[in-house]
Amino acid sequence: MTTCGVDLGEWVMILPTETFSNLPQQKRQRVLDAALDEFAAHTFDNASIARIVDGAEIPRGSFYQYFDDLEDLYRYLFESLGDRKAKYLKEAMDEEAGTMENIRGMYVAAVDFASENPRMAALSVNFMREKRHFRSRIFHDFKELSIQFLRGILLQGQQKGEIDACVDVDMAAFVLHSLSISVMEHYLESSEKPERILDDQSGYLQLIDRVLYILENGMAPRQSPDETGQTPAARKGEGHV
Amino acid sequence: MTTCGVDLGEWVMILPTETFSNLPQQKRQRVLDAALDEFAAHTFDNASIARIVDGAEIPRGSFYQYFDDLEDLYRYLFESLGDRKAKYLKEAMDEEAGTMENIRGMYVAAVDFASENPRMAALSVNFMREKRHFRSRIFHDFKELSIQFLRGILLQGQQKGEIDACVDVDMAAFVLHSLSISVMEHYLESSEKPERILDDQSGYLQLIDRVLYILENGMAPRQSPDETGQTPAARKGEGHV
Amino acid sequence: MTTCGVDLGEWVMILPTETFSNLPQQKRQRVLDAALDEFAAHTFDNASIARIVDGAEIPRGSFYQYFDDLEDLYRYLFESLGDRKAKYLKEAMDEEAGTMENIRGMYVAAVDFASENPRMAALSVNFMREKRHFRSRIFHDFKELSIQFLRGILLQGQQKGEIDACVDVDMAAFVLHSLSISVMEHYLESSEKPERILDDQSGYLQLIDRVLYILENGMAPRQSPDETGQTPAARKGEGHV
Amino acid sequence: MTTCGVDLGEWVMILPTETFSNLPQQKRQRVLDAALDEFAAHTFDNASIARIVDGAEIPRGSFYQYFDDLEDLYRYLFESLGDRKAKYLKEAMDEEAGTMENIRGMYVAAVDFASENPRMAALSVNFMREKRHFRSRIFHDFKELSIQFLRGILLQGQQKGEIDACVDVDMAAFVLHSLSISVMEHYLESSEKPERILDDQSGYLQLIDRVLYILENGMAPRQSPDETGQTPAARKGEGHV
DNA sequence: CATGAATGAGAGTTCATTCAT
DNA sequence: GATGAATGAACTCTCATTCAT
Repeated sequence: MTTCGVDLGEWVMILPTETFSNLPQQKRQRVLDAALDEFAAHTFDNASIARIVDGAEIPRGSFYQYFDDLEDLYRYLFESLGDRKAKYLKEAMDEEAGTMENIRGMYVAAVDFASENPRMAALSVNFMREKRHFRSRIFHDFKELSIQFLRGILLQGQQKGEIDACVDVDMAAFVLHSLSISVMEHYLESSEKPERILDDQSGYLQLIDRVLYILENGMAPRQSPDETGQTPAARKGEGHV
Repeated sequence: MTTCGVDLGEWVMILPTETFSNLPQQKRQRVLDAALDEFAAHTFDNASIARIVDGAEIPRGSFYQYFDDLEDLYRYLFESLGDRKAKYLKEAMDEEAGTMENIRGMYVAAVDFASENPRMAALSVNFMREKRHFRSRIFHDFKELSIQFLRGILLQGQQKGEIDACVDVDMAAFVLHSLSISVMEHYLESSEKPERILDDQSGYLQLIDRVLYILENGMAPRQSPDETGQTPAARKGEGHV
Repeated sequence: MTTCGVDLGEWVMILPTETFSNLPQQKRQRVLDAALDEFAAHTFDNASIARIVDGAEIPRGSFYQYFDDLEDLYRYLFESLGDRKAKYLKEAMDEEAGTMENIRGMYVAAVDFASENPRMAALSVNFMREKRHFRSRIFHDFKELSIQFLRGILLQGQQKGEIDACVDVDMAAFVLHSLSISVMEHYLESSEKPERILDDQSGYLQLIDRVLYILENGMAPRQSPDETGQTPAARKGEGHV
Repeated sequence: MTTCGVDLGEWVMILPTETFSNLPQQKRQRVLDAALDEFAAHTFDNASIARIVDGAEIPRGSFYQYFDDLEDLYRYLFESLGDRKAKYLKEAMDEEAGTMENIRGMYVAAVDFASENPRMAALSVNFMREKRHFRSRIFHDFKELSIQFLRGILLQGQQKGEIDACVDVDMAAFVLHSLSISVMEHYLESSEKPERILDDQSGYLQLIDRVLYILENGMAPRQSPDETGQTPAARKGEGHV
């Protein structure tokens, strides 16, 4: 879920050149398809314009009439990614549901999204692998945005008493974000052949539930909850250099 | 922590060519330094032999007398990484300490390692960004190994009653592994200028403690622990397709 | 003669890339000229793309837009060679002429061809110097094809009573093929400066006639033909291990 | 036979550097072995010093202390080739035998030599593939020498009445030389695996006999020998341009 | 605007030869 | 004399970008 900005207010809309907009739908799609193939398979630095124009079967020169450069095209795809992802997240969020239910909903939505748009999911995972500089150029503090969104949900949860008051919401948001990326990464890696993704999906619902069980209840024995709000480990480790 | 094989028995020692071994220490260091710079800054596919020989100030042809190819050099660096990391982990593990304390110790050791060997830490983070194929070529299921190691600790913890019996140890190991990578990634990214890393380190001990607090106690309110072993979210989500 | 497939039905047409086809005639010729120079002077393994692009005065990168690789270009030239050679052979063959006349016609055609296309002749001689593997990759059993063609002519000759029944046609075809290569090789070597080739041509007609006289009549004294169908040498040598 | 100078009077003895002569026999042999491997498999231009020093397991620098350059080594090997070949030829020549018998003896000796020294035979075949310039640098008109030797035998044959007076001895020598090369080439090519050569050798005796039968008796029908000393083909072709 | 050829910088790699120890 | 590291020229091939039609 977290791989796309949900708060579209901060999203700077990227428009392709007019030339590209005026392209017949079919041709435009061919270009976007080829680009998605490329960015799903390679990080930005390793992406090749040559392969894209070959895949899209457009002349080499046309590329530079449609886009200023490769980053331009990347931006455009990234925007589509955001749009599509937003729909999944909207459906996943339920005002009346509990906080953990909503979080679970978002994790599930992320896997749903990945199974139905495997290349876009791969793109979003690859995005996370980009260098910091590139990431912030493409989408200023995209990661931060995602974390902020989760943070909001968690804060609400604390107010509703559904999230323990001792939990550091910043950290929790960071944890939720990081794990959602890891889960999707694992999901994509475990499926060499994209067609099989759907079959394994139910397995992933279990995986999500087990991960969330840990996040919800912790790993410490339930019988003797520690009330201090500090881990025993932390206490012991206080003297660490 | 998790970025290096801890079970060194499975480690296949990589020796550089004799030519490289016989090099004067100073020159050898210059080469390794340049290579470390390169692999800390770029993934393997984006690394450039040209930059390395420039950085090391050796003739183009010498590179191929020292190493068969770039992967050869990468392997050699990766080995050094493993050796160094192992020391940190050995010191972090304490047989008599509690499970969570040991886990915390590993997280702390990872940040310690990163602060003292920032380029090696960057290399290990970049390693995780490599494609699956490359990763397993370099170190067969390195990720899996790391997870198995954590799994062992967690299983012991369950036997000692320090980890809740309801916790799925496989998932927990996956969660711990993923988060340790994320923490180190965050740590490295937050320091554009490596010198500052040490300053921020104390902040990172807090970060680790807060993350581990969540993992230990969960996010649900402590007063009303759910006894069913299943999250409310999961219960609600059972009907999901 | 024998250096080109005469049965053009088996010839697989090699087309250059469209890019190359669309080139202005003059430029295309410059490239082919430079390539022909190269392959006339060097075997395939020793040919250098660098020299070709220098000779053709095209940019380094253009070569790879015209051809996939050096072998691609070689194939293309080889095809032209076949086409041109075929014309000479067609003219040389005369249905109504005697077998030996036709064979002589082919030898003469080969020298004619070489004198008018010395670089192509050199290419075809160089082709015979290539390693077996390369030769069959370029033209599957080209040598065999040439020999089979000669064998056909000889068999017809035997049926017409123009070739002695005792002659082993397979051997004779092999002999004719080998000598035609040798003659052309000698012809090309004897002319360091191509301009002189035409001058020496009449000398070569004599040479051919003298060679064919031997092949036609043998070296044994005509007065006492051996009727046994076995050479005295062979008889004496029967005891050889 | 023809691949080596038999008249050793014209042979300019090539001595290796003293350094090489003083080498322990075993090491010297290793170098020559590796070089023979190389030149049997590659023409001079394609031979690689790197492979030779690797094969001989001598230091890179030593090569240049043993030989001025690669050509120096080639010369040395070529001399050994001549020495060995000479022995075979000496045994093959029989003062009292007939001319054709002696010629057959030489052909057989060549195949014998090739079967027992396949790498040297390959070297001698490769030598014939070298460019003219290189060949004459190594052994001034080696081909010519071989042809002259055959010419001498044929002249004697004519004097003894064993070779038809109409035969042009120069041409006949050329024909015999060329075919002996072709036969050995065919012999070496037909044996991918050198061990099998001996098995096929008897087949090659037949091949030689059949080739020599043609050369001895000609291809024209024996019943109606043409007495004019000119081929019908040549007569008809007189008008050729 | 569409097209696709032109271009040259730069990558990896090999190699013969020199040279210091 | 033996050794093996140093060196840089030369090679093939890729590619993003420009430009003329």
